Amino acid sequence: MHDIRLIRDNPDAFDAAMARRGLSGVSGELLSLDETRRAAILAAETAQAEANKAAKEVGAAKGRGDEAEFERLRALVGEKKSEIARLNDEAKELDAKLTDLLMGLPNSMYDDVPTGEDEDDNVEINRWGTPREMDFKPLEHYELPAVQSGLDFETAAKLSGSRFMVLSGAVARTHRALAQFMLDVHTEENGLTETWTPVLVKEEMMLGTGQLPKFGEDSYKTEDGWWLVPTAEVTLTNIVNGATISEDYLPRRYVAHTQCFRSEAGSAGRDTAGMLRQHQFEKVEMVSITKPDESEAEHQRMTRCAEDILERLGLPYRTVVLCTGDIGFGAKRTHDIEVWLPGQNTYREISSVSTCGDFQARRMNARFKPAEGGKPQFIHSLNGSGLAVGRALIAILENGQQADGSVDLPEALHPYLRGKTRITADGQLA
RNA sequence: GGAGACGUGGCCGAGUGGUCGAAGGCGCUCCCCUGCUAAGGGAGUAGGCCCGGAAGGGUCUCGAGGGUUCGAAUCCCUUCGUCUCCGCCA
Repeated sequence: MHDIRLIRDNPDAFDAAMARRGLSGVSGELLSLDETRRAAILAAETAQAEANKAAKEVGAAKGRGDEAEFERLRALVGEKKSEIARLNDEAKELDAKLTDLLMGLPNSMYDDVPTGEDEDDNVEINRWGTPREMDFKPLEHYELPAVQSGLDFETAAKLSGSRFMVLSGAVARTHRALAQFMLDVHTEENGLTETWTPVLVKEEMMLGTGQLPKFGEDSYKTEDGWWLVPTAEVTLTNIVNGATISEDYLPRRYVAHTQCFRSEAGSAGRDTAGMLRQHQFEKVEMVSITKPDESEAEHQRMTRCAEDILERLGLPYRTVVLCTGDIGFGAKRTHDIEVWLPGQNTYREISSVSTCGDFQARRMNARFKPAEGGKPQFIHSLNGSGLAVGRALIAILENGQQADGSVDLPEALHPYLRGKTRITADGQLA
């Protein structure tokens, strides 16, 4: 959420920032609403002050036995009451209206975010590894002989419908091993704190991280009013919701392995084959809470944490900075890491690492108290996949595929498979 | 699910209708005194919003929301959370 006072002080800069998001002349409506809102607050508070003053004098009048004055003041306060209620409602309504408007506006982006229309305009900043030469036509993951018995979309469709999967045997085991591996690297080597969180959250939390109010269609809501998290970013970031934390508690670095749920409302027909895009999937998610002056370094650090996983798995990837047309609602800058998928002969997103500045902090009212004293300030928040587990599975399957239909698994994973190194063409760990 | 208790400032804890944004203690900051296996004295010490150039002022907040009242931390209702006992359960 944006600070209305900053908009007030510099509407041109704000409009320019929103223009990069494809929105024009936003400040006008905000500022006129803000003006009437402040006038309403002033009126309500003035009336309240008068009533408070009289109410205080009531006691004094009674004390000195001045019945006439006592009755006069009593009546005065009584009269003020409805006026105050009306003015208060007015002020509250205007305030809520302004907040609603602000909550619906995307974050401003850093100046270095490249201008562009869509993913074609993203800018590559890093590339690692060389796709393996294969002297046969690489298959997509769901076509591999090795997964035919362990990746079952028919049963999943019976149980739940399309965009669900049932994993079994070697595939399920490898999927689990991947998540364990990622968690271990992040906790033992990258200094993140392992965290286990709910996947059902209150609406307030979805507002805090920015999934709501605009993108309710993308997530699922239970009849009890809970939302199923589309990513553990929601729970991990909202750990500091409403909190004022001491500076020496920062930075906080969390990692969690959770189920994620997405309706994929806007992606009908896209990636329907295989397990690339599912309603329910697993992700190892990283979240950092930092002081404002540390979030830039943290963005680089977090990106490296995600890249590190791919390098340890020997998976070729490239890292891009999302352009203005492709970046998400809450981000000031986003790095997408795309892993090489030989079956598709292209790089596909496997991680998205975003820095949000104080955008989420304002929505959550998450602050820290500076060690040297002074007013609490908003924290900065960052989030990134480290990595999407299902997509990592796809990547190791496709990159490890052999001419005979088997799959060689990355060395880093072997300890998590009790020494097994490959999936045979008939779907057995060996 | 049933019964009961409780939710006050960074922490502990007092406070059952006005003089309470809130005693006292702890912690922290500053000052003074003293002088060395330390202690004593004093002052200060929540946040949001609004007005203001500032100084300062106003307003709201005692889990949250509503109500009663001229006036609510205190009374009533709803709700959330915590704890204890019982039940159930992975």
